[in-house]
Amino acid sequence: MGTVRYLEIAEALRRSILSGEYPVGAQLPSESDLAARWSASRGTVRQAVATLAAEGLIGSRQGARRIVLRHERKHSFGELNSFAQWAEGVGHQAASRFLSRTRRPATAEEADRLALPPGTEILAVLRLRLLDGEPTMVERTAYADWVAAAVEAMPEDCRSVMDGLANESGIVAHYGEHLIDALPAGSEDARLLEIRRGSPLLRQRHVSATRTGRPIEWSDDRYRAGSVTFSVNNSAVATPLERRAGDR
Amino acid sequence: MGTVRYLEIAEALRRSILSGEYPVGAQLPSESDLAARWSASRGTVRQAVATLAAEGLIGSRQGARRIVLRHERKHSFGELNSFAQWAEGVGHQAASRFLSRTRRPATAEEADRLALPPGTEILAVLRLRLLDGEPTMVERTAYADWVAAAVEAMPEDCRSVMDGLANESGIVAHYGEHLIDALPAGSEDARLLEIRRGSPLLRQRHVSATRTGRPIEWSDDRYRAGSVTFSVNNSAVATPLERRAGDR
DNA sequence: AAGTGGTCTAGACCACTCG
DNA sequence: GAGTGGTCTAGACCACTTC
Repeated sequence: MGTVRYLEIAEALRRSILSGEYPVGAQLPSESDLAARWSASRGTVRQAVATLAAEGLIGSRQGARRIVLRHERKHSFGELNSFAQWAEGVGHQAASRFLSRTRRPATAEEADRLALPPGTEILAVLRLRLLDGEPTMVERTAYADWVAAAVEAMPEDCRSVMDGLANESGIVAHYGEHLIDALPAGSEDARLLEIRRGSPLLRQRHVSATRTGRPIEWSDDRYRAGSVTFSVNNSAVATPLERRAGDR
Repeated sequence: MGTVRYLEIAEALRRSILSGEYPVGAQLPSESDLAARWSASRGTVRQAVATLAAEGLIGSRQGARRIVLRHERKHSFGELNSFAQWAEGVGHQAASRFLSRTRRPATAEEADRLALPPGTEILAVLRLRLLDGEPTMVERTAYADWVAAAVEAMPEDCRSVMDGLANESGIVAHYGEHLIDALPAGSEDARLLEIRRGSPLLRQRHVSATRTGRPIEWSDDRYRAGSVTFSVNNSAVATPLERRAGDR
């Protein structure tokens, strides 16, 4: 198989943790134990446990055994960048309607966020997202000129633009930046979401970029209060080695 | 000096990137270049660049040079867990008032979040936070029984409980989990923040835990809409969110 | 004092990108 | 095909925890 040793070890450890073999607070075997058990070098074992540490599953202190911190799985990268992927991940049914798709010159902020020359023509999309049939989110996205045609070609009821771009054009989001705040619903928001003007909305503005850092889209997503909660985990544990995602 | 080689290299690279020597999109020197330049092994160089990748500053693909993705610094761990540290980091003046500190049995949710037996006595704190003199956030925190005494001992105008715990008792937060959503202001919220009932609030609920995973506090923080924006970076290469803190 | 994780070295082979 | 990053090995020394 095209196995990568340290991912294999990490996956086995992850399963052991999730299965309850190592409950929260339990100590993991030492690095040398694991190395011997897997006939791997200590470096490879360290890369495996670093993967789990980066996921927030385990913690460590110099001189003491590694400890299980939690059991839950973290959201994958895709789930933060794609409404459809997120909805699937939490077991809900996502639907969406394009309300408008028009080309127009970028505003100053859009040009800035998309790293385009001011006034470049972008594709502006207004979209209503439904969760289990309920109007849940209004999405206003500016797609960079170089992906506009691909997005325009997508069907009316397209589930996930980002999935479509990946499959049709090989354009994969690799990096995201998100700004999260709250604001009162404007009149268009209120009409589409079937709520009163001034009702609380949770807003997530985000830019997605390719692995070379080229911005793909800049989006302003507004969720009805109570429909969605963002979850973020952070840790002061150094994340010594990076981890690969199962992207694409 | 007590320098750690890979952090030294990472810091130098970070400065080079931030200073503009490597603009966004530029290629970094190869690993062997860096290893030679620093008289370090390739492994050490890889640890250094992995640190920057985890911060979202640089990206990589097998076979090609590493590339600069962005320039901004991310929020440190402390800044996401401590209002005071965050305010300082963005150059604002934070103040706070304890409105009440009372001991009472934990609710079911509090006991669950704090991993305490149901009904354990916790310290419930109601606090108003000011940013540059403006009422900005209402904080309702449940401190675990084993830190309650230390928190009660803090002065009325204490700037940062987490800083205080670290300095006085050696209790350091090491891991955080955050739930972010929006909701309308209740009557107490409205009165304290000097806004109308039903106005949008940005809510951040979070639990902070020690490095062994022992929960310290469970908090419900409500920000006036418009006063605060949360920023999250994620990448398919590095861990979603996170960097090392300059934590003691 | 023994055990454990944190750091570092000096090699090696492979998969991938790029000119 | 040369260069580059991804993975892996087999050692080493140190700082820290634990007993």
